[in-house]
Amino acid sequence: MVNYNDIAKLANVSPTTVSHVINETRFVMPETKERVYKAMRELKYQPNLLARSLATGKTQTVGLVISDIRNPFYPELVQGVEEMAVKNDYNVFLCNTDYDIEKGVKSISALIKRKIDGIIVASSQVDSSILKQLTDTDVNFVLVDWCKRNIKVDSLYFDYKVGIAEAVSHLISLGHRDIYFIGGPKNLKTAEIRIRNFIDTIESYKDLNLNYKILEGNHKIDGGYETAIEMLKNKDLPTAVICSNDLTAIGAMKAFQSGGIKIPDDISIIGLDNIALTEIVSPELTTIELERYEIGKTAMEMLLNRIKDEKLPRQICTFKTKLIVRESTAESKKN
Amino acid sequence: MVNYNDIAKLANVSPTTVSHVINETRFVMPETKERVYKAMRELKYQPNLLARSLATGKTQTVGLVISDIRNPFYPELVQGVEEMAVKNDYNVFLCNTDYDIEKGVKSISALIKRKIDGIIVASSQVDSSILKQLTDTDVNFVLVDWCKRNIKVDSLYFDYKVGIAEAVSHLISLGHRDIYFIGGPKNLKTAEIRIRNFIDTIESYKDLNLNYKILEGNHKIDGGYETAIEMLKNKDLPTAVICSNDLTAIGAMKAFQSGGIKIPDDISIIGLDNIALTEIVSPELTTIELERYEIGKTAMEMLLNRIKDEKLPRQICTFKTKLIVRESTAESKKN
DNA sequence: ATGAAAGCGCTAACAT
DNA sequence: ATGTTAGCGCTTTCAT
Repeated sequence: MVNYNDIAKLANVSPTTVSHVINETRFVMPETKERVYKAMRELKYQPNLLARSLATGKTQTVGLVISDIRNPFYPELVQGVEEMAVKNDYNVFLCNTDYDIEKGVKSISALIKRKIDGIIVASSQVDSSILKQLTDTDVNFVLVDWCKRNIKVDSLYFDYKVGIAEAVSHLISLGHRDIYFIGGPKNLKTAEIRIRNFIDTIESYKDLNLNYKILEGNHKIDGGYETAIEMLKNKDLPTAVICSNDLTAIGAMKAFQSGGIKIPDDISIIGLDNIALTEIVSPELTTIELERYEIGKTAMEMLLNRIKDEKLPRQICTFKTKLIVRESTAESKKN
Repeated sequence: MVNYNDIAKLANVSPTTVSHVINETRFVMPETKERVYKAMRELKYQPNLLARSLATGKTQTVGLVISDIRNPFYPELVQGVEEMAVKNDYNVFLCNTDYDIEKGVKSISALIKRKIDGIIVASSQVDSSILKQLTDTDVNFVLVDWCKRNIKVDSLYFDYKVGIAEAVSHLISLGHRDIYFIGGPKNLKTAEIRIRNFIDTIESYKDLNLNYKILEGNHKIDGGYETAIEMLKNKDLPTAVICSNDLTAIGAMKAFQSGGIKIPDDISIIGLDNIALTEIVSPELTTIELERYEIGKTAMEMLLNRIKDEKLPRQICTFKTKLIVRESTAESKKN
């Protein structure tokens, strides 16, 4: 492995000078500079970032903790983080928790030992043990779509409220008065929030006397499917259903269709996430958009700011969500 | 930052001993060991993997180069790599090339400077410049689904031939004699191979006098859609279409359906990749399965073997592909 | 305008 | 059974 000494000898300078020309960190005579460059070229020098990191205490590396890259929620977020990172000469360690807090703790601990400059936690399974681990080690970090807002850490949120309010208002304007909501898994904070927001919105229309119900799903297709089958069995059909995520909505849609129910003629359906799938199913799904690429990009930016200045006041960023009307919603027949 | 010296002082031993108890690399008296452990606990010691790496020349880190995590081909592969890596105490740097060779070269160069122990290249845009870069630096690497088989590097392939042959044979047994193939982007080697395999298979049935044609797609939904629209316009409709990937097939399906063509009654369609989507569209898509999770996992294993023993003879691993029959194929009406 | 030398935290050959 | 010491490749203070 060729190092500063080799270059220095060949260029007839000291290692110090080599360092300075490489980092442009103090004046060096143009001629000496050229000699150094020439030597580097001849030796095909490749800097050793490990050594540099050990000396400077900076690794130009961040960790990104997610639950499961196969979950269609993540790829765009990851892309956003990675692009912004590379643009700033950072590289990113990707860590899957597999929805397992234990694994999350281990990953974070590995990242810390690697002396990464910061961590983006977007695993949505962040609980107090992970939070404690992060704050205990005073590593830089930002939390994505984590729900306890009262905590004093850098964080980014989706404001589900707006999108859900738009969805409900859209349905109401179409004449719907019976609106059910299929929620996500019980232990998922973001799912809890979505339900909360739905209920709050519905209740704000108390003069309309809306009929609503919260049903259980699991944020996967099968969950939506089964819940809808159950509704069919019980003949308990509203005129519209809002789902906690798109997969649930797609599962429900399949179930209804298999039961001979026409969408949107007989029942309107709205999803949440706006994953690519929503434009592929038929009818195309009306859904609430989350800017996942944007939140990833911004999370990385936020982390960079934090790294640059640890004294920065705590940063918060909220992402509006908005309704995308497609084909799965229509006038209520009940009118 | 607490280091070996701090621990050593507190435990009344030398830093060497600290190192040896941490790495279990020579005998240390149980009592001294205990003193060291105690000191570590008291100081909340976190090893610095950077320093260790600099000293040992090993980073327990690998790089994974892909084109675009939003491409549904990748998430499962990435998952496979990551899981196997973590299981072996490695962490992985994820790098997107964004289908840009230039970017690929830069990423690889960054990885090398970080002294990663190896690289998995699965960007399918591997060209000679990248290959040269890899071999020039004698970094450990494996190539995933790269097509030039005559080259002497560790590599993993999908054997598209088998799956495509199954697809053709399936169609023939259903009475189809007019079979078109919608290919992928021109510059993509794996797309080229798929076309080649299709033609070879078709030609092997020369006694049947099959009618076939190769049309152009781009491996995205819109490409399949437009090609199919074109076919509709020209009234040039075969009884069956095989597509170079699932997205193309789904696009084509949409186009046909919008033109009043029933699938599979009027035309049979087969995709390739078996992405999750194929089970969601209706009719569910008959497709050729690629074990993407498996290839990712095995790629990491292969790389680990290479890292363990650089003298190992070159490794190759081929993954069978196989037809999954669903709802988008049926008897040809022409009979 | 350039160099010498100490140090980042760890490993490992060599002593004792 | 444990310690001394010289690196790993780089940065950076202090000299000159």
